[in-house]
Amino acid sequence: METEFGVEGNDERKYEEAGFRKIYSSLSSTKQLTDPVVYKLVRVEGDGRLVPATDDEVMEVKGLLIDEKNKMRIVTDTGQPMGCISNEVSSSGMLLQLESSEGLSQSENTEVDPEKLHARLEETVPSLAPSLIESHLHQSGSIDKCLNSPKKPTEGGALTSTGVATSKPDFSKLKEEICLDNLSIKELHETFKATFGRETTVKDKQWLKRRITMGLTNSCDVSATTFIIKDNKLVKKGKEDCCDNGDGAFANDPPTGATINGSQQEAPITHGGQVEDQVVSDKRSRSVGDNSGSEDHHAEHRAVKRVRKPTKRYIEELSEVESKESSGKSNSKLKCSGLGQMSSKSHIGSVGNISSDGRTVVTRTDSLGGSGIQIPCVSRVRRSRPRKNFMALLEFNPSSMSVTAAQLKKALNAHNILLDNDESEKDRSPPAKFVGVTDKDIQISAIDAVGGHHKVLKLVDSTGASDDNVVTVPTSKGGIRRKHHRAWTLSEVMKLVEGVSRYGAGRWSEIKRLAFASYSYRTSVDLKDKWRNLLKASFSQIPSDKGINCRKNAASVPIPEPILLRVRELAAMQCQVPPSLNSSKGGGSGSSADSVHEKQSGYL
DNA sequence: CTTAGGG
DNA sequence: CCCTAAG
Repeated sequence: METEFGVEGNDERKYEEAGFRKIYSSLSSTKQLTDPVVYKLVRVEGDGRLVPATDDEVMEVKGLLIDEKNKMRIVTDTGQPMGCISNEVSSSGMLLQLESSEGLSQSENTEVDPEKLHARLEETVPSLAPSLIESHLHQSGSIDKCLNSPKKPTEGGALTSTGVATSKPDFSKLKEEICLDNLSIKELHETFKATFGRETTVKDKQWLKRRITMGLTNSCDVSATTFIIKDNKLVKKGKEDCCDNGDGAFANDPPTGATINGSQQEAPITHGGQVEDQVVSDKRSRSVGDNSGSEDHHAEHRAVKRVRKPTKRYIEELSEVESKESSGKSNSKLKCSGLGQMSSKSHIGSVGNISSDGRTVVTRTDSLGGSGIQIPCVSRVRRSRPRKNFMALLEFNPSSMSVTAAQLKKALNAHNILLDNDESEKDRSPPAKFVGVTDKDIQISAIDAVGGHHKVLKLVDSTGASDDNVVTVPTSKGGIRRKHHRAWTLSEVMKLVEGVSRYGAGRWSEIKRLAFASYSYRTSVDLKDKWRNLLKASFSQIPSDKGINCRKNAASVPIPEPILLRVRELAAMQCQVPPSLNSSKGGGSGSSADSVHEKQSGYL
């Protein structure tokens, strides 16, 4: 069957999330240079094998793409049995869509403000463009003109190649090369802390760098798939296997998104090279992510893992679930947290709070390391109001309602469980058929590592969100108050900024829902407050330091200059510039650009 | 319930 | 962060 897929960065992700991958079908021998690139859809087995997708599966993946177009509605369960594979081979012709998109072209024609354009590229391309492309594809059926339409050499080039020729410090740079290579362990630790908001004791530079990169890029499979370790250096390889980028709506790596298509095909199939295939499959098979940087990170390099007893920390984190808005239309995802780092002593004590915290302990069985271990599962009770749609959930998936994870697991057993890293987004259509318990109340993680057909287990990068032992303290008025402030991590800030740029300052609930769904804490008010602070910060220390690049004096996790710059810019765009010193940058960036997708200037 | 602002 | 007033 011939199927046309819009091939774009976002789509890649979807495939991955759904446990598929598209590979370059070099086998179609008759291929001409002029032919559209043909891809084959394959399903990724738990052990890394690639199995040709069945027609049904192709259809389903296609459905995912369409879904995206419909502005990510939540698909809960389509009851699709991925477990069984038929031998049918269906190759789907996929058309390679280069970086040009309708949206972009338009903006190029009308307004060419390099700065704006650049900024917009970062947000617009990943999320907006794909839908345009897709709809285009699906509607017209012919995409010749898309393919052939020449790209503007100048703008296009600058835009798609990691911020070349851009004067303004850009995010991609920040994300990809914070000079990790040059940092000392100590500095790496600081960066780590800045990024994830927690300490680490890991001394492995490589690991630290990877972790940080993962955090900053919001992708969890960095080392295994997108990086090559060469001469002790991390070399970005393209986001081929990027299982997820944390921002959901904002896929924030346009630079690679456009160009990866050409190079990605080889990776999945044969690649004896530097790709750590073994590590990849290894990671995928293990149900437990190594997560937050525990001392056992070396396990990543072990071929054979020892069976570990779950630690308390692990149990707790395991039980964490992220949830979307309780508004119901949420897909649930499992959060798989691994052995947390035990370094921060502060959390250990909190275990004792379990009972007083309103938590309950249940147990579940997990095939950790092949031996069925009973693992207690903690379910937290939301401190705020009780859920409303509880019953709805019951009806929806009665079997998962049971509190015991064992049961839950049983219910889910036949389904695909897709583990997300917590930086993950919310609005993509749920690839996994996992349904059900998805709220802040009942937080259960089920890990399905049953041998055989388990799917793409993602290494969870619990960094950043795992310890939400929100210590609350009763106030005089009977209210409760968060005890210690959860430090905003860099990635959170970045998300916030992204969110503001996309939805505009003021749409806090939107931003919260779309970009921060993973974080049950961080209310929209929090976002707003943080933004307020960011504004303040960004406008206060303009002249001081310019070259913050390689955070040398990064004592207290300062916000990187690029971000501040961005904040400033956005503020200017949205007339949020503090009246005091707005003359500094009122000029270029102004009102022209906000007409595109930021037309709500009068929001104040 | 979501925003905006003040505390 | 919290609280509250306003839509």
